[in-house]
Amino acid sequence: MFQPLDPLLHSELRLSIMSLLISAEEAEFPYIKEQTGATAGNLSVQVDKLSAAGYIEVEKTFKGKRPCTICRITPAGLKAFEDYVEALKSYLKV
Amino acid sequence: MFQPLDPLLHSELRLSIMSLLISAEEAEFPYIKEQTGATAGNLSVQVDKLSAAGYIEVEKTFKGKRPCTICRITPAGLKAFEDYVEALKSYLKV
DNA sequence: ATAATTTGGTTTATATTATAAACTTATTTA
DNA sequence: TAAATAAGTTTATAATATAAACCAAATTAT
Repeated sequence: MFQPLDPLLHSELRLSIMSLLISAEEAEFPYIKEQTGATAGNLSVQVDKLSAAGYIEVEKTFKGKRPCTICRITPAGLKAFEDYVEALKSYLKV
Repeated sequence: MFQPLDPLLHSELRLSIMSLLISAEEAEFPYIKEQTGATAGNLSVQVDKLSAAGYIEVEKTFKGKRPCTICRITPAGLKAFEDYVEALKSYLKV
């Protein structure tokens, strides 16, 4: 009847992050923060969760002298997102 | 950028309930329980929340001698559901 | 007849999750 | 060189989901 919704993606902020990364293929932490309106703390936690699940990869580098955290979606993340969208349809179709 | 997701609807079980009621216009508690696979306790709590928000109406009646709880979606609930679906699109469109 | 089971739930306790506040370290700017 | 800003992380708290425990009435079994 209803397909289960991946709890990792069924979260407003994490879904926003994934959505951004699908469009952008690469995004810096401050950019994601600005686009989502999240606090840095919340964003940091959610980025960690997505990264721990292998849905995104996080590269810690430098931009000049300042630290710079770059996020990218992984193939597993893309697949999970697509599956999530499919699952959602089982709830939305009338 | 991203439209906020009504937290009342952004819940797997509550979304299932709403989805069922949109298709059915009326459903009994045990039927919803069976269709969603939820425990009675969980379902009872979530039905209360939807009812408190005015998204569904709950009629407590009898079927023969046994109690019977009937749920129906309200116009406000239908509107909220439609808004939720609209909001979701801002995350899903690539 | 009465004990056990089932039905149809509700209440309450617990586990999980989301979120922000507080903190850290380094870098600019005043 | 002191204050402010940038870029995060860690930790504490608030909110939420979920199931376990419970209750009352009806049905079935002994």
